[in-house]
Amino acid sequence: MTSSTVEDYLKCIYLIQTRSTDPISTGLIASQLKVAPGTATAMMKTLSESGLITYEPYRGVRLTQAGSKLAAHVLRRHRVIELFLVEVMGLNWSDVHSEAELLEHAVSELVLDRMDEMLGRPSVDPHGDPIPSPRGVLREKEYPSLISCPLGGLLKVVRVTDQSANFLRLLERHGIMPGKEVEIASREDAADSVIVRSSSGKALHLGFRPAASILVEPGE
Amino acid sequence: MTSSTVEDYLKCIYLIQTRSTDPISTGLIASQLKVAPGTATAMMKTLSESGLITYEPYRGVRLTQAGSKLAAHVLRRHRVIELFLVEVMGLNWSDVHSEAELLEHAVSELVLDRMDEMLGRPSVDPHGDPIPSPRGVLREKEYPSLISCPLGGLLKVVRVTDQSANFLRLLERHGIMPGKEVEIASREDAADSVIVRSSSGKALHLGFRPAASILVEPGE
DNA sequence: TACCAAATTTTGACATGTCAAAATATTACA
DNA sequence: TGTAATATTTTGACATGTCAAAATTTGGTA
Repeated sequence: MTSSTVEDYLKCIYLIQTRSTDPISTGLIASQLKVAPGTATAMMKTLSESGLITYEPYRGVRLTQAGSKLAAHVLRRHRVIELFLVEVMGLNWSDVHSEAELLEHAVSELVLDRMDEMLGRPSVDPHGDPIPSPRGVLREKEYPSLISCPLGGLLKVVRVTDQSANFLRLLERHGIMPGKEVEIASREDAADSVIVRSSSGKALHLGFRPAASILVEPGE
Repeated sequence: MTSSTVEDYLKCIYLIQTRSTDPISTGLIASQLKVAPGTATAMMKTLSESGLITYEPYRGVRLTQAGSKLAAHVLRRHRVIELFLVEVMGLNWSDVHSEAELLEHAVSELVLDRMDEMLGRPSVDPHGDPIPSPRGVLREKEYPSLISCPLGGLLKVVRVTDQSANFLRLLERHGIMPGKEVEIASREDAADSVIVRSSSGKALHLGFRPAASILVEPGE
């Protein structure tokens, strides 16, 4: 019914919508999906005619109920698959994003539910990203990042939002993954610099951009 | 590189080529894949230009080395996935063919090898179909079927070539699956009829067509 | 050997998704 | 408020895969 291309556009819009309620520009969608601007505009018309988004030319788009539900299901598939690949199949967390990108369009409801069952109906994926419920409801918890959290004391890593393989491999080498504890050794706004110490003792120097993608729970 | 459509055509030709060495007509391919005859012809030109088949108009097609290798890899993916779905995920053997039909185009080499490893480098899928090696070599063993095997004595089911879900469910209800033993209670050519008794004691009446799809190893 | 039926190929059309480049709208700023 | 820079949409083209229906080839048979 809905092509994998349509699913990709919906998922993209959904993810952007998660972080702000403003209408989303076609240019942003185009750059995220790495297609030409005109391509995104054309697809917006298609999605709009299918009732999956509302689209006001030059103003932007917004998912409808139907579009939102569909997108949530795609995202659910993606994240359950990621966790399955790590937990059941033993893949590295840095590899599973791109694998899931392919599989999310090919896995049936039956197989997905079986994965979900084998995983014990999990609520987060290997990166700490929340998994939408089977009904299509996503609960995003608000966490501070390494550039917004209070200094001093232990922090528990709960989520890493930058999914690029190289970055994840770097973090893993330093023992920085959801569930692990870290401490901020120094943070300097002017220098765009955060130095993190993981429980392995190693210090890791990060710029603000990557540091902002590491979400933590301040120690209790 | 090669689209999932191309993969489907190659796999189809490969499977037909497994059972005879004659050139394969475009009409047969079209009917197998449920596309219009002209569609198959168009694709034969494409495949031919890509060097995956040799194509003589009105005479038929044949896989090249390259095409054969590619097709074997697709079939390998299909059969490893089927076994994974049954052995690791607990799906019913009657459901996995259609699931694998989708997944075979989306599973990476990395994931496939991991499946293969988890399954202990298996040589046959849940239906007893042989799995091509990672190098793309397929070893088909010759087995008699319920309409060609000798009468009398126990027979071990080794393979079921009809993959339709309803038929497989029927067999399962009667305890007829690879590894199980059966006995031919009667076979009547004129009536197109075979009556099989499984170890559960139940008798199953089959026509010649379905009976021919059940391959057995005569008891030693 | 000529013709007919069946199979195959060709033709013209369409659907989906994509791009580059031209046209148009929006926004910011001078 | 007018204009320039930027973003968006439109246009025309292309690639892949598909169909229905017309044209062609093949092979058997009279």
